[in-house]
Amino acid sequence: MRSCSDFNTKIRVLLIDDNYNHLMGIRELINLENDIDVVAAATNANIALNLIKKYQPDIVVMDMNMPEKDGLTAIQEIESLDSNVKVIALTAYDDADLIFRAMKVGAKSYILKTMASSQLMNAIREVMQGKICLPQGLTTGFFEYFQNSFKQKEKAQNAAGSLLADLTSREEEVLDLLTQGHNYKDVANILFISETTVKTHVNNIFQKLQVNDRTQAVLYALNNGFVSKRKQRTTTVA
Amino acid sequence: MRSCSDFNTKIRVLLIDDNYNHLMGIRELINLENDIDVVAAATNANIALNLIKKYQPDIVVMDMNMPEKDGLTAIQEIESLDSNVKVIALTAYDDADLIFRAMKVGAKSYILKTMASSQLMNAIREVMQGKICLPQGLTTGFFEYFQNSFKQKEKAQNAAGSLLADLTSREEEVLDLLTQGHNYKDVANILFISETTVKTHVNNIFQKLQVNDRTQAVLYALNNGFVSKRKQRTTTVA
DNA sequence: CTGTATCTAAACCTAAAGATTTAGATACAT
DNA sequence: ATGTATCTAAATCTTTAGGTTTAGATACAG
Repeated sequence: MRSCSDFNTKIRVLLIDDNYNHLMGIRELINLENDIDVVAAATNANIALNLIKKYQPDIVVMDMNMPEKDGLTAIQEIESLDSNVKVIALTAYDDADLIFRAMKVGAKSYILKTMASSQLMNAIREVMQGKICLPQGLTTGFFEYFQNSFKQKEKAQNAAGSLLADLTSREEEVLDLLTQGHNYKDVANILFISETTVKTHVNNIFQKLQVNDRTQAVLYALNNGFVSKRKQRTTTVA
Repeated sequence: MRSCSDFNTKIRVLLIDDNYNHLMGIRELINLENDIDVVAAATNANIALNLIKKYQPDIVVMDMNMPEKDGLTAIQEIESLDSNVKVIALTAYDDADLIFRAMKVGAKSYILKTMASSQLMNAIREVMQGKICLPQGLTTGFFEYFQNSFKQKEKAQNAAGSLLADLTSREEEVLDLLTQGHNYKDVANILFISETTVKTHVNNIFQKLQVNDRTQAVLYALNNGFVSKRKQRTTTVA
């Protein structure tokens, strides 16, 4: 363990960029800072993985645009190393989808190559302190993508989910138990009703959902965001 | 439509807070700013919804902690109004889960009541420009929650998903068709094999996944991130 | 108070699903 | 060459699942 009180201690950074010139350029820039040190560099994610194990850097600055192994996969592999290395993604492209996916797999920051180098240095220092941050210019794009992904889900659910609205509360209970993998006998026992009653309910469900069998009904429910009344109550916590 | 070129145009804000004193306090603070105007205020989300329709404010500043209708539901309802109103969440609690859910349903910013009032004014101006932003102090919490939600999914899939690894490629094909709602006859026709062969495969699937019927097998597949080989190829795009 | 919706449940039947055994045809590795 | 895994498929049987009709008991609204 390194002592943080040691004033000689610099932030140990490992660089990954398939372009050797970029690699050297960034290295130069970082080494201008007197509190950050580039301890290793690689033009290839596979080599980098070994270097990470060897040098155990504080931070990995990774180019996302690499031919052999793409940055996203590389980040995932680094994260599954369960070392304490924190990855900062570096790329030329301001793509909300890429940003979203990089943050999703565990990146601690996302910096564009077109940004002032101070942005990167800033990010390195912030991330070193355990923070996760996006530059102001990228947050809106990220959140728009984030919110949109949920909106689309909702739309799909509302569009087709209208059939679910036709179910009575008892039918919802039955369908809920079916989505838990219970057969008719189980459902009858759980709801304290006869098996023939369950069949009646199930047949009504089939007609309302326009499906032919239990499995299709369960699939319809899952694909259209079915949540039974009972569950809704426990989920909707303020 | 208001003209944005009009230099008299102030940012029109609607306030919602169930606590009347807070409401008036925030109103005072905002009215100190000469580019922001509180056009309406309500202590109740339902009243607020009507006021929004009436006054069509640019921005809604909403307290998240309300007794009758909670803030999350209120935001959802405002968003489904498909007006251009932008909601800023305001709360006393620094809770990552709340922040995540507020942003998820469409909040454009999330400010703590404990923060300096300049933070709120700042957020109002940023959001007015179409930006989505979180104060620096909240981003780490948000992203930790965000990344964690994906990690948990993965863990659940890897832990229990091991049984899926035992399936042969043909069994995967059969299971894939079952998860699409096909019955045995369908599967037989699609794969150009006899129905008895399908039954053999299905029985092997049941044993390997330790389930008793088709529906349970499908549920197991869906709950454990089953993706058939064929689908994987089209999904894994760099 | 009467029609409508819902929940219940029976009888009856057909079709599909699930369990089990056996076995031929490949293919692949030791 | 021989064992192992996989895919195929049949026969046979039991158990669910699914379809249809009918009907009693509430409950609730017009």
